[in-house]
Amino acid sequence: MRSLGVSRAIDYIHVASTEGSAVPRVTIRDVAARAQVSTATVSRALSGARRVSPDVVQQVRRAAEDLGYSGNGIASALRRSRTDTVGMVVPSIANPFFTSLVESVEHALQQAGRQLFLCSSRSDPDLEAQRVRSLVARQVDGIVISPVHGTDSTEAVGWAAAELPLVQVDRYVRGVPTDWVGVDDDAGLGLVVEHLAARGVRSAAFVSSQLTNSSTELRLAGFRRHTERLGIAVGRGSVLLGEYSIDWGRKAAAALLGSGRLPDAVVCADDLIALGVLQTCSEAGVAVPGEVLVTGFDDIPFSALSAPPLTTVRQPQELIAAEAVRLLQQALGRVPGEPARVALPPSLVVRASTG
Amino acid sequence: MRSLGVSRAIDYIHVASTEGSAVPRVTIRDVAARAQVSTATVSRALSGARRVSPDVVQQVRRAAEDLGYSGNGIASALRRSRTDTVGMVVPSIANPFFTSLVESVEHALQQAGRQLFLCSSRSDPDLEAQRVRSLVARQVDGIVISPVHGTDSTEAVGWAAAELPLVQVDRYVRGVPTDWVGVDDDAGLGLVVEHLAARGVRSAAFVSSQLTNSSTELRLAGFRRHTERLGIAVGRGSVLLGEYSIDWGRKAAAALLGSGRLPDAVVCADDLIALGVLQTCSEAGVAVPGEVLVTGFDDIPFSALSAPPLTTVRQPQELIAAEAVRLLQQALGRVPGEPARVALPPSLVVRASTG
DNA sequence: GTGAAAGCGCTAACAA
DNA sequence: TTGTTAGCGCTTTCAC
Repeated sequence: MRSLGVSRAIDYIHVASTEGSAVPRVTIRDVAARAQVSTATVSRALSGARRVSPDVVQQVRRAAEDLGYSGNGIASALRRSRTDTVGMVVPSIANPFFTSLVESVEHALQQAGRQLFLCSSRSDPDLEAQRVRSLVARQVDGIVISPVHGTDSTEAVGWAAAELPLVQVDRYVRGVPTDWVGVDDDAGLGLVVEHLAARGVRSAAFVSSQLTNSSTELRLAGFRRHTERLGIAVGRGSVLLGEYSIDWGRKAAAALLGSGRLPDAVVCADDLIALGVLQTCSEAGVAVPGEVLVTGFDDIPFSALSAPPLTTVRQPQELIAAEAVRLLQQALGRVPGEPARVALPPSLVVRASTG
Repeated sequence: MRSLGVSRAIDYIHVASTEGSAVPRVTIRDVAARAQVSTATVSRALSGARRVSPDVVQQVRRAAEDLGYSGNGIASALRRSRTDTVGMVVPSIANPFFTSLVESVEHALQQAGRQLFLCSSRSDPDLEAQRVRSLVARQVDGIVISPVHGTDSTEAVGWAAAELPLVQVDRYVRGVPTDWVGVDDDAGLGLVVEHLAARGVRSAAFVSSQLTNSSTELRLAGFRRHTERLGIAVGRGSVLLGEYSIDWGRKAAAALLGSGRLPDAVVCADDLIALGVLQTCSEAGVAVPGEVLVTGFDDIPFSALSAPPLTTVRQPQELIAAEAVRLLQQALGRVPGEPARVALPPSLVVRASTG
């Protein structure tokens, strides 16, 4: 070996010149030439189709290894007209609920030998439509989507569903007959409200996002139905609609505190909002659960860490993900039947924020 | 219109039979035929190459619209040998730090007209290698990776870097001369330790993950260097290494509390660990910051919401992401120069956990 | 400014 | 079991 300095310099130049797309990649023809067989045989040997003799498989494997052949998935996809890839579009990847949904979906897909192409729509229907178009153009085999908006997302979802198998998760748009998997929102609010009633709550407020998507609508409807059923008062101005964020939770809580008439409980449509509410209460010196009870929805990991820890509704995301992937695979198979609508049962996680 | 029932049934069957890959997609030839031009002209008209007369562009656009043409990105990618897609591999998408890094990278890429293909390696070098191979096979134009392991990830990263432009973010592997962008870990620990010293801290413990990656190593080194420099004692058994998780933070705190010799401060290598430490302290009735000060690293959104809110080091993720994308674009351009190593300065966010 | 034709790298018929 | 051949849908010379 030369002196260290020179040697490293040479190494470096070598690596550098290998970068970029300047160097043509090794193709199946190179492998075929080296293994002295046809490209078809290489393809078969490498893809594991059994109609190749063991010797030849060995030969081909060696040749591929020697050459550092890694295949061209694009060419393969074009020829087979499938990408073994599923696209997923969620409103936000900053929201831990969607994060774990994504992780679960990715996991389920992996076991089915597929990859996930993840997009965030950033809660913007236009961006969402763009993402969906892009996924379709990229020939993903199917799409899993949690649509941003109950009506503004309809066009994109409908169009995509006509192009390829599509499953909606968590939220859904109306008027497009696709599969859907999510949680039973009404049941979730039933659990919360019953729990609060048992704690002696006589009045409650509801903090949620604008009624722009199905989950939000269903949760508000559930809140109204169950509070009425159990005789819990919901005063005027006690339903506050903003967005799914910590910040909105803070603002809404400030509004409630400022109004002077604090209800016995504040029911939040998701954990982020609830965490914001808790924070504002804490800053304002309002004791939780002493003066007011607070509940969330989703059971994100951080809801166990707040002060006080948050009582919330746990969504079975793993089940939701598994079911979504199952439905997608089924749709990828053949003739679709009736669209499935699967509402999975939630469970209540009681923590200190309700005493 | 027929009776509602029948009509809807027919609609439904229609939609159903459109699903799946049964119906052949409309191709550029269909558009060409309808617009009465050649496929070449359609391609040029739609891609916006100016060498097409306005009339023809109109014609083609109309035809494409009428037919619902959406192009085949796979075929295009094969022909152009570029996908306008960048792959990103992170150890976890459940960790909010990576989540916001991903969001920032996606945002920066979008502005550059590229899409992000996101993979999680789940902190598993084997899975990581698999993801990297898969991305290369899919012909992404470049890769942004935060490698799981300082040495176990070297092979995959080195191989990929030889195939295409690659930028490491946050963490890096040794021995592979690629671009890297991250935070200045030593400076971050300097900020923390100086702050603690100013608060009168005389002894400290450090809770981190195993020393399997660069960040972890650099943070521990920084902790040792700055505590020594400022005369803060680090007792035997005061450096606890596990993993980046809330759960490990809880266990480590329990160990520290159980040992009977609680230091003045517990410095954590990330916010998740710190949140776990806070939780255990709270459960054990140990006052923070009364009896012990606690600090984190990353400034994830939830670090402001814990009890007490967490003093931590803010990473400039947006800058990191922007710089990573800039470097990648540069590498995609042409001849790479020396690999860049960009350590961006962190800042200290002081909250109640340090008084 | 537009068309004809040649592939990108791979796989699936079809032959042998 | 293996090779030959014909494209997948698109873009891009190269002519005109």
